[in-house]
Amino acid sequence: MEPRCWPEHAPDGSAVHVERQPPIYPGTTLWRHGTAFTGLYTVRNGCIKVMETDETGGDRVLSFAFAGDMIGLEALASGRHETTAVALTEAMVCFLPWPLRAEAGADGALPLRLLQRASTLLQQRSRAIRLADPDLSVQRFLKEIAARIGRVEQSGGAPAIRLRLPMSRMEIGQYLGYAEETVCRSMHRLRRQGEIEVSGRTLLLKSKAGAPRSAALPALAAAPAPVRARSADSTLA
Amino acid sequence: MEPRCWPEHAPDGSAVHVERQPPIYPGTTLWRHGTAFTGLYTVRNGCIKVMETDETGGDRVLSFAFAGDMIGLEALASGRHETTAVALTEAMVCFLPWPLRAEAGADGALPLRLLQRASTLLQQRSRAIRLADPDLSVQRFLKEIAARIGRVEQSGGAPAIRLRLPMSRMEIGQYLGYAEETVCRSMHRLRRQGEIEVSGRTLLLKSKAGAPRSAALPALAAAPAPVRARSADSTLA
DNA sequence: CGTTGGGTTGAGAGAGCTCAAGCCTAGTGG
DNA sequence: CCACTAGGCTTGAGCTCTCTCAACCCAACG
Repeated sequence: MEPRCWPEHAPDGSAVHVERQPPIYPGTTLWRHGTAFTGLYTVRNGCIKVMETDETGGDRVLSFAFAGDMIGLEALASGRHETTAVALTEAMVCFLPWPLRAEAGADGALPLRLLQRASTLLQQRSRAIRLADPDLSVQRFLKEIAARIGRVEQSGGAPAIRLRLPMSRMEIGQYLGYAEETVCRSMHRLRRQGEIEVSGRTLLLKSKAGAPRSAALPALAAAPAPVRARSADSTLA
Repeated sequence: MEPRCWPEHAPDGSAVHVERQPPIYPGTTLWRHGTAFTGLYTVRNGCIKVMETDETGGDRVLSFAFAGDMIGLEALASGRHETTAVALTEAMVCFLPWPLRAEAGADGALPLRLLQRASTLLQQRSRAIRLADPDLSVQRFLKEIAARIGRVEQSGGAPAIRLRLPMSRMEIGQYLGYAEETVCRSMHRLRRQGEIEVSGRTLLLKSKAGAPRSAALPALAAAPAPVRARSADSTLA
């Protein structure tokens, strides 16, 4: 749970102007495809789905946003939303009107913090891509969700993570690029391999040999230095 | 060609401190997976490939960056690169050291402009996903590239776009999520349908009635903030 | 207690992947 | 200037895997 809209407290005490919104319910639309961009949202709690409607009518899910996440940034540049955002659970969000007003810290540290969040967004988005093996995709997906909303408990002496998925199998498929049935079968396989326990949308991730960070980070020493040779500093407008 | 590192002129005349880098050549690495994040790059001209090495050794291409694009933002939040950036052509880039120094406009309009670019990045990234039909994916990909580096010419009375691809078929496949051979066959099909003419990496996109599947998605692929008319937005709609 | 929507499972067909071989272009060295 | 070579590109033949279609189960809810 995020008590505030901006958990990172401004060290300089600058105020950030945000609008706290009343709670919203499953199915509530934050914005719709084609509407004008009016500002950024942050999620205080709950889960918001951001999706894109394909020209053929098929939906693709671009992201599931949880507490602390910022959404809506894609539309800032063009000024118009190409996506639709819908609440999957009861949720609370904050709204940051755009453009930033001076009293909102437009020239303070706020833009830098927003940039930091943008970086995180990009990083997440990179990982949403469908892998060669659907089982791996689904497993990685579940682990990321678990890291966000899971609770650690003890399961037979080993630590495990329990969570309740806010989204349907279909939506997972739309996010990962697989059919609903393929997601089902993948979860079934993971269950038989002892990786997870499933009961509807409630699941338990066992920590088995699940996160095989095998190769670690080698190959650093041998790497030739980046190009930053004699760089001519210049000051541009 | 982008004459400057920051094409959007600062209206307030604030200076931006960037380091202009010497030209780099095909195969040059800007940064490597596992190295520390030191700052953002912008591409002045040429093409830079940003890729992620899969745990199984298979590479995935996250983006192809052309003149005006900003790269490296994914690593800002964590401080460490999870990707590798390699030049596909001769190229020139600018380097913006991080954290921003005061004289670099850290508290000016610069962070806001960076945010604007981050928005564009996210928008692009959303579109990199593999569609149901490889032919559509490849066609859309080619059109986006054409909008960036293509030249409009006349081909039998109709306007067309000529371009030379900086990347191989394999890399296109790694970007779209298809095998190299599938990309080949898709391009072959597009050629037979009269959508394109192919000669190695040089191709000609005819503006047939190929694109407008439905009314749909206007201004989608159009250029971000920088004013760059040249591109044939109409064919991208 | 019936209904509804999500979830699961099965069978079949089509699509893309893999493996493999040949072609062709661009870059190299004589 | 030209032959040569290497790597990219193309094309073909199976095979595997996912998608589609369909039926059924189940839990939540009125």
